[in-house]
Amino acid sequence: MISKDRKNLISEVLLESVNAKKIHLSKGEILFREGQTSNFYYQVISGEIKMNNFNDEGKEFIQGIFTAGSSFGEPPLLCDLTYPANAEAMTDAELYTVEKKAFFKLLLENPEVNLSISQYLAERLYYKSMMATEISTQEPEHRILKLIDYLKSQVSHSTDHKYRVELTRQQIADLTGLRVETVIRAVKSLERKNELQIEDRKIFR
Amino acid sequence: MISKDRKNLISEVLLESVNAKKIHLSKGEILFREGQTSNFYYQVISGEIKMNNFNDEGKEFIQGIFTAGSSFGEPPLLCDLTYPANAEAMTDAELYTVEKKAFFKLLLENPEVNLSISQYLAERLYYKSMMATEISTQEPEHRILKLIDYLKSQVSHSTDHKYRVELTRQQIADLTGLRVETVIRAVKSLERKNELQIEDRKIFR
DNA sequence: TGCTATTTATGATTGAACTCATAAAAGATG
DNA sequence: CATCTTTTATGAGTTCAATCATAAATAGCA
Repeated sequence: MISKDRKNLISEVLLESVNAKKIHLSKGEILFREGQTSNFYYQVISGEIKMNNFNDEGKEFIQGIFTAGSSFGEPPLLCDLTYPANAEAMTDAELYTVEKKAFFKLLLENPEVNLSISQYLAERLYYKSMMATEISTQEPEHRILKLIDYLKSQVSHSTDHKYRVELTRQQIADLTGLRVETVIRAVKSLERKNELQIEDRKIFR
Repeated sequence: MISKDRKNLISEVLLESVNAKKIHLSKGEILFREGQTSNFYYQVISGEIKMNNFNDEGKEFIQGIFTAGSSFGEPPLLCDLTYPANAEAMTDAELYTVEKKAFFKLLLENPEVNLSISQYLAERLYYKSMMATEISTQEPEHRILKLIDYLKSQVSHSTDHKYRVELTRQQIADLTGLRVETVIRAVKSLERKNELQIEDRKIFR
């Protein structure tokens, strides 16, 4: 999932009330790594956090990019598993952190927060279902268009305006399981087919 | 996600109390299709339901297989989106169905149920994160082993017993985004490397 | 305003999984 | 138990994205 900036998943008031701490991450800093145990709820105040994996040959796969208002890394917290991916600050960032115990208490005492979390998990599941299908069955151009359309739908539900893709070709590659060169070539081909526009190297659709 | 039989996600008592209806599906029957709007919560009583997609060339991708006690298709219900995949009965099956409104009411009035749903969604997200990484970055043999190890971990947390894989080569292919022939060849190669055993055509690990 | 790093670009080659074809073995069914 | 279907198996050929190499354009920064 690539989150748009959103209304805080859990309100600041509520977070403060359970003694949430603010932490700062510098660009490039790793918050946690794949395999570690999970003890905190994290919610982004500012900046961008990406969750990613690397395969044996060092190829990156981006699970998601999380921005202001969004949380990440809850699945292992909720299920008592280890992290399935790393979390890295793509920019300087500020986060709220809540201890596991306090987080569960918060969920049980605030049904509407619990529901928001469920809905947010459902959104991410929806995105992953989509990408899994694409990656496993569709060709590069299709995958890229689907990703872009998803990103566009995140920003607005209307389809008639021009959406500017803020990802680099490399990031698109790491989100779709392709290689940079393939993305570059596919994007050019899609431009020729009038499926998207390239202006000033930026992709529009 | 390939669910093991589990404790009912929502208890029968609670389901009955919100006027859940039982329905029966025959093998091969389609409960809903990709793109349809979502109006019900479904929980399996008996049988097996798979959620899948087909690409333009007809290649199948299995999102998950759901058995007794598990629910499926909640993400679009929670997020007000259309179904990202089809649901088909792999065997004759019985399901509970709960109307959307009643389901939300149930969640808000029963914090522990709400938490269970969150945890269950988190589990599935975890599975999908894993498979997404595998499919996009790893080679066939690695993908297959990861899937098998996941299945095994679902059944038991100990690693020292022999686990029998109840999936056909075709199903493994549809879950990992590979082709049957590739799975057959990879499985044989893995047997030669002693990573798994084949007995009576069944895979053990 | 240089200098370095990143991003985009493009051609040539390769290799691994897909495709296609064919068949044996096992399972299901009347 | 004979027949039909499904599953597993295997070889040969093809294809398309990955790989490798190289470079231009832009952005970031001191």
